[in-house]
Amino acid sequence: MRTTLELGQELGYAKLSIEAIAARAGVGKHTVYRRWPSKGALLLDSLLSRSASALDYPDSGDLRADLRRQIHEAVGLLAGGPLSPLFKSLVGEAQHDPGVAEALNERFIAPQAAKTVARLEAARDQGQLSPDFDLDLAMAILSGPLYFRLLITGEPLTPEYVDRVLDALFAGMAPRP
Amino acid sequence: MRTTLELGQELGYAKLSIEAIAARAGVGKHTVYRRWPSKGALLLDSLLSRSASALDYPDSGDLRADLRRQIHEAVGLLAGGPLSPLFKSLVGEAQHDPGVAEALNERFIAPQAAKTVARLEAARDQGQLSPDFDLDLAMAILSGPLYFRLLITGEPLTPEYVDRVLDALFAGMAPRP
DNA sequence: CAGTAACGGCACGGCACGTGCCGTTCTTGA
DNA sequence: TCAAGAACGGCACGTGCCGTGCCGTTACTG
Repeated sequence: MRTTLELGQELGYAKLSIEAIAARAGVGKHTVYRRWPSKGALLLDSLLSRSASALDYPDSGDLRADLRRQIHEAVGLLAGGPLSPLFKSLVGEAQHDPGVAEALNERFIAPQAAKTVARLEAARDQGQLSPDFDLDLAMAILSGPLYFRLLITGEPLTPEYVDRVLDALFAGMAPRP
Repeated sequence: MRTTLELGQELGYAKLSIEAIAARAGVGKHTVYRRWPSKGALLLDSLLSRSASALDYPDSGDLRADLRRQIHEAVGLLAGGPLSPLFKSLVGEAQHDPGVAEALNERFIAPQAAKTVARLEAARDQGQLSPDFDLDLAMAILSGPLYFRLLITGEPLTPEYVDRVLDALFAGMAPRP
């Protein structure tokens, strides 16, 4: 997995081959194929091994600050750092490999979304949000524009932009008097 | 281009090869490579040739109805119909092919976004929206969750969901008294 | 300590890539 | 009207990676 990330950063996902990974890692191809069914699955595991710990939500009592902090961290890791192109390519691979799509969803997207919703839920129970607000939709409105920038328009995903989306979201989320 | 869409629907993008397209079209490979630098570029042209006309905005005076109508149509074409998997794969390909990414942006995403913003602008000038509302951000909040569903979570992109996003957006967009 | 599973290394057939070279057909401009 | 040249369909080639066999060796397990 370490070699996968190294070679992936050097060559880009398109030119990355299992053959080359195995060769550089000093490993037979069988040993790779025994564990991972595809290049995408291998990359998913490799990326998760680097980012799993960094994506937990804090709960300081201040919802907005917590969202900001967590999203800034996630964006810095997956949209700013050297792993960003590989992460983008992984999402790309998921578009035509159903196995990768399911694994990516199950092991990264869904848990991350669930954490966000859980944090929103906690805030709602504390009266920081309108009781009738659709939390799933709020999560999508928060995540959607960020992935839209990252994957579609390619515009830079800056902390400032994250804040703009947060502002817009909270403009409609505040508890009603 | 017709053969590309046909074969693409039959085989899926991953198994689609320029070799097979040329063979079925009764055409030399040179003839394909002379026009398109890559499989992705060919698919982009092929898809645009089928969908370019269908994605214009109406202006009936009612912003919300116009947005609904246009987005429902776009979603039906790109997320519901038989071309949906190919469109998703094209966005996927853009993640590791900068040429495809740029062309996709320039020839589809950006014009479409510009149309949405222009329609919002017209509505704002008519007093249907708060004058200080950030129209680019509104466009992203509208598009983002839809692409998020389509490309990331894979949940079905239904007209009902489109309406939910529209509802949420308009809750924060209405002109202030 | 014996049996076995996993290993690194190598070779193989298969496929699509992108690019040459053929001889033919179509277009264009004098 | 016709000649020059561009574009064409067809074919073949070398290349790279795929995924899978088969070696003999090493490492674990009971």
